[in-house]
Amino acid sequence: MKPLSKAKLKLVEATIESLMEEGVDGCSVRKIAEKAQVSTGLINYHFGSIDNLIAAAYSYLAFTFLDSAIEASMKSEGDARQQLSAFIKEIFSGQVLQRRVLRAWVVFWGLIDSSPAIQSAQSDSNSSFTSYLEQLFMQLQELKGKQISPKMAALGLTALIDGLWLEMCLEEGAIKPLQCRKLCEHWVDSI
Amino acid sequence: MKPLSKAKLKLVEATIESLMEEGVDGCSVRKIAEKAQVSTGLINYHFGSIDNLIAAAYSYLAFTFLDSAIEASMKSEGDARQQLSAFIKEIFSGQVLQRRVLRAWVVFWGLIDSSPAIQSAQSDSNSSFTSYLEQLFMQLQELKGKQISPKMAALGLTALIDGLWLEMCLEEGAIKPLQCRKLCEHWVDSI
DNA sequence: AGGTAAATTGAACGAGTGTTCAGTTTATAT
DNA sequence: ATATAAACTGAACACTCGTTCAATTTACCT
Repeated sequence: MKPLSKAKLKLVEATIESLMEEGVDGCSVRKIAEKAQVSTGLINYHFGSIDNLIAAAYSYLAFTFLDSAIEASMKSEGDARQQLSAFIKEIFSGQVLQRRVLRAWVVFWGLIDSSPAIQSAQSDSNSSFTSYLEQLFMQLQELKGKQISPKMAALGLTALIDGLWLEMCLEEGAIKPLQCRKLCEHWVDSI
Repeated sequence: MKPLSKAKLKLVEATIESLMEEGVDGCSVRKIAEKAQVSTGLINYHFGSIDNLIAAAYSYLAFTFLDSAIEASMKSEGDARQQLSAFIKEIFSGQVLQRRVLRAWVVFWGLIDSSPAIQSAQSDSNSSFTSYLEQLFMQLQELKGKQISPKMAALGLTALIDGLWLEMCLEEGAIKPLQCRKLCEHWVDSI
């Protein structure tokens, strides 16, 4: 993730806000420029097109969330099992668990066919997520013996996290963060 | 799900095709009308607005997929465990596992804030899905004893299925259908 | 201070959007 | 066959979109 210039960062942050508030409707040079308090021409100047701006916003956001979860996990200083718990706890801590975040993600997914940059960003962030979990599962299985490979365990947990997040964002009240954590902990304990 | 008239069904099917092919870009009266081989005015005539047409398309599609999975499950004639396996097998059978299906779903999710009809359709189909699974988990737990409630087990499996489907659609080759089935079977066996 | 490059503005442009609606065609009932 | 209702057409409309670009402003270097 290379650092963004101040001007670019301003546009990226405005984009994230616009997408989180209005989803697809927020995907508009006029709305983004207004939020950034700049003129619409700057989007093309700095990013070449609105699609590239959105891809940049995606990369920035995805890695921001992942970094904070990994950081929480590493801070726990316990063994792999405790690090997994800390990771899960951070993921379901409330920042991500809002429909506003899903709104932005829906835009990103909608552009995945037409934007190689978004497809790349998705691949990169997803594999970082899964690789980190796989590493923790490997350490876990050194202690416990094997039922499922660390890679599959990581893929399963990633999917479970994504699915639960989707469930929570699509339907408020369907399931609570604590329940999500319990289900994820159950997954980890079942390996 | 009330039956659609022939004319409405034609538009609904054209909508599904348009959204599956082009995602958000296929969300266009002109493109849908062309696929249905009718004039654009018919969308407003029959459905009042394009949003209502899309909501109708969503209901139709969601219940079509769910019905086929439930049907396969019921056909298996085995006990609850076997029915769960048949359900999982049908879900990961290939019909749903295409990016084209995700493309349509991304449009539906994108409209969830602004279309009460889509929010309802999502709630209804999701709770039908989860309720059916919950019922199977209840029968399963009569035989096996309880670790996690049937409702939570169903929610977890629903989330796992959704997450795996998302993974497969977003990134071809990341995970195979057979692996998805294994992970789901692992979930079921871990309850 | 002066010159140049970079950043920025905002209006114009062509393209596309969903909705509206008068006119036409088709279906239905008698 | 006739009358009426329903279904359908397709053009027009007002609006929004992202991109382009000449002009202006700001930043940077000497």
